[in-house]
Amino acid sequence: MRILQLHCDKIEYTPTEKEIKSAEETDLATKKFDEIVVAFVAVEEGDDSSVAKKAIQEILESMNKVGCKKLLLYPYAHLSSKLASPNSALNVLKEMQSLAQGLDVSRAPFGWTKSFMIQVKGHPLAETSKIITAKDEDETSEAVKAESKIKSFWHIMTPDGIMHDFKDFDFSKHKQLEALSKYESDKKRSVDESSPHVKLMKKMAIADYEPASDSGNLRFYPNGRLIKSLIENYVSEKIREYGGIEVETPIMYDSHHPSMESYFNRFPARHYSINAEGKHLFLRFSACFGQFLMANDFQMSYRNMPVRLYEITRYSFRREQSGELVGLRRLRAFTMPDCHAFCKDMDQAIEEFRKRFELSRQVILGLGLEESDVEMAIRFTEDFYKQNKSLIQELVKKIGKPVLVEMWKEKFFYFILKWEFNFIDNLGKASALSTDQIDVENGKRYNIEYTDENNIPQNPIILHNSPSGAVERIIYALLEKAAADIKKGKKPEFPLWLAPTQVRIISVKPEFFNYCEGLADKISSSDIRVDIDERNESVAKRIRDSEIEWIRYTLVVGEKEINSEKLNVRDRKTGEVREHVFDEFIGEVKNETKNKPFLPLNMTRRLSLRPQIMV
RNA sequence: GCUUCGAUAGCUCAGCCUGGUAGAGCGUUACCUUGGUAAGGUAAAGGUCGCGGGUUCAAUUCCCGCUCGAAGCUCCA
Repeated sequence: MRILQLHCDKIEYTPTEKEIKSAEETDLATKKFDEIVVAFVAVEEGDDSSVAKKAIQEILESMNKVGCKKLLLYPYAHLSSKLASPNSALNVLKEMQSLAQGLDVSRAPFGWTKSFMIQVKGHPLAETSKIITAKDEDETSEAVKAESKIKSFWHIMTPDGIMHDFKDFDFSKHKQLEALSKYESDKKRSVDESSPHVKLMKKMAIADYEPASDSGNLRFYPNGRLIKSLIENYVSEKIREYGGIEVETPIMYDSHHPSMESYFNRFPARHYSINAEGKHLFLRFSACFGQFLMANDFQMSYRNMPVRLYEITRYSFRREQSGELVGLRRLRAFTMPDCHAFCKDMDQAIEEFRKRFELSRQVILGLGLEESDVEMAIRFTEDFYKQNKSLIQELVKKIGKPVLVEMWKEKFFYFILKWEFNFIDNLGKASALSTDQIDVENGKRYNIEYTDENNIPQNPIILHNSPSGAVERIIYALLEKAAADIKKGKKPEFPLWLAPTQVRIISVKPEFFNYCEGLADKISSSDIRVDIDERNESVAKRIRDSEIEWIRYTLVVGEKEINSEKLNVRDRKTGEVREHVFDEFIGEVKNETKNKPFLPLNMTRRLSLRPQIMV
């Protein structure tokens, strides 16, 4: 809504002719007013009661200031180019009129061409203009709002199964756990240091911010896409081995769909919303909805349970607070494997829960993280703990080091048990990777049913597992580990199976290029990513570049190699230069990458033909 | 989201305090060099100093707003 507001000595207007069919009925007499505030109003698309209310409020405030009690609302279309329809505009104007109680309010007829004469006072507040828009609805979910009211009790559980009071626990040998617990966290960190992985994600041409999108929606360069694909493939493979069945579900949902509204209010995340064709859609924050709605349509018997549905969600969206976003650690759009197991009862759920705990551990280690890189937190309701103490002790024992425990007096979310593995980075920041939850609510909420042994329909217990956590976050963790190595004076590296280039060939002279091409063909036929640096640079310079790109193996090809048919292999990891016969070398690379997925080089093979993406 | 800080060439940064429209290194391009395990040489191109407004004769420089980013708070995959 746009308003031009004038404090007048006098105004008079005369309706001359109807401008639109739906013009209000009115008499054609001239109306005169003295000592009055005139508000010329253009009602715009989307203006509603809240706008009417706000507008009147603002008008009242300014009228108080100038000490005037008479108001004339004057429909004036020319203030805006995106007008509301005449019907809704008239309604809004009428609403404004009725809202302006305690004033002497008049309203000029709507839909008429009018002639008018006006005399405006000369004081500074006599002429003002206002633009009023509907304020953003507060769509924060109830769960987000309620989160701050949760009562939790914090403990540390040691591998012997003993719960220690949080305050009394000696963290001196468990600095990472301390960081996770935020207990006396070191507040004097070097302030100027920014998250090291952000620099590396750019330098290694993995990902970058995209200012033209929303914050937290990143672009992934060829290296980043390749690494993401490899991680996605690896996790998917592991989940398939465990018994997960891959599905695909939509990324947006109608927030007024009956099963959505309540779930929405039980999930503690802010969401993106999209209005299209009168529907109010929101972007998923996980695969939960999609898989629940799908399971709802399945016919299931107790014999089928557990049913395990899996999706790699590209993307899941969470509209995190802008100040929380950092590089690949915290995003608004991220890729997350999400695997739900629908179980017939608590016994089965717990059995399944154990399997997924092992799966998650295996996946984290397979991705190149170590047990010492992650700290576990486990959260549960007091009731669940009383009934399942031994399960929790068993999990902590497997981890073999103290674990952070949060106990809720009563069930707060839809789950009664949840654990995560948290990665602690160079700045002492903790981020959750793998997680699993026991959900006792959504089976009912989504009316997911299976038929039990007695032919009675039952709602399953649902487990929500992400064995790796967000894929981007895995890359973040690997980069942070690399940054830690740099700090320690060690060479940073990727696990070989994730390296964008695994082998680089450098030809000493241009004449050898054809030979190099043949060699590269041979190597890549064994599923190894190999490229060729044939740029017009010195060998030393090209070796240096290979080092800077963290390339594990560099093969220098000159007369000697061509004549001897032996490979000259520079191994960046050990720093030595070795001679290998071809098969021996291939064997070494394949051995280092065994049981891991492979994808071909995601770049032009010849360096001289490549665009340069980062320094 | 809030508080504090920042944005200058593709990248990393200097200049700004004390206003008079810019510099380096790397990278890019061209030429020379035909190389043996972490930087061969010469030259050139490349900037509406994040965007918008204000102050001023004059703004990259001072002030305000916005956008994007960083740290902290809070939170999570």
